[in-house]
Amino acid sequence: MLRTTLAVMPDGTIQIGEVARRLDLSLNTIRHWHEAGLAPPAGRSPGGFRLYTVADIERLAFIKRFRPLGFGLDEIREVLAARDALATLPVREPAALIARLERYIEIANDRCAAIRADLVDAEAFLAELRHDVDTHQDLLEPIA
Amino acid sequence: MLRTTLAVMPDGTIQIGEVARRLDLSLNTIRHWHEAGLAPPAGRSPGGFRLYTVADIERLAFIKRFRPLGFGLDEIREVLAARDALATLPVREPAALIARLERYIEIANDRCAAIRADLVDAEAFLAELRHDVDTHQDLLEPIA
DNA sequence: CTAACAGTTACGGAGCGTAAGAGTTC
DNA sequence: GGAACTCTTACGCTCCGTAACTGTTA
Repeated sequence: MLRTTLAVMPDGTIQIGEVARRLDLSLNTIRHWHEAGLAPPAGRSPGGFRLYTVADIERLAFIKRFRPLGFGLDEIREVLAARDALATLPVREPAALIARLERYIEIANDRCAAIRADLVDAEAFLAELRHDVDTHQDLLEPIA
Repeated sequence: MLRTTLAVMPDGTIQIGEVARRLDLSLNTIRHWHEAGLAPPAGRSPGGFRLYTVADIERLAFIKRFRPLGFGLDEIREVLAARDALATLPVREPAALIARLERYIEIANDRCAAIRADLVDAEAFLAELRHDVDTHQDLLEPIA
């Protein structure tokens, strides 16, 4: 039973493939978020492999959870930046930071509401469709 | 009180702009759905203006309600085709058509579930975020 | 006649997917 | 040493948004 690959490196970091498996993200997505400046890996192997720490993974998970609300990557970057700055308080304008974050939270709330509305509508719609299809179904098998 | 433009044409058809207003869609989107073969207008004016009937508008509304479930335009086209065929029964293989539609409905159901899961998760996430922000908020205004 | 409207290219852009070819690591 | 993993271009794709410039029509 020889393990050909180690999931976790001796120094505790993780390669991109393992990150992809754990978070259920594609390699491309992870690389893309790196290139876009959203989630750079903590380091690189001597040969250039991206190496991710727990904090990095958490960051990726953050993005993954935020995305379904329909935010663009640049907006998410701003949210992350604000969150980062908040984590390293004290800072110059903490109130401004908090205000920014709260604005984003409000926007996110609105998106949630909008998505929920679409969803409810779509579900009603599906019910209608199902009804129509069932009606035709009945026509195929006249009274038993 | 002179109306410069008529919302509804003498023959009962409607121009693209009015359609856009009624369905809250952009002109580009409507044109795009036309070019993509999803929702062609019933006719054109002598000068080339797209003219939409009630049936056309219904079709556009159908697409609009279906889209939030994350279907591509080509998938929607198939659904529409199946629905069209169903509406013009009798036909060669009605059972096959119904099966197709039911498959799509199942897929749509799964999408609904997935979207709902994402949404619930995102909302929980937002609550966490709000909590964090509030915590920092408190730190700014020490005991009153 | 002249505002409004509409039409048609054409290019842009976000967010990855998908090879292709070469290097790295266990 | 070799299987598995990763790297970096680079181009493709979907679904429209945005001009830009021209024609139509109420």
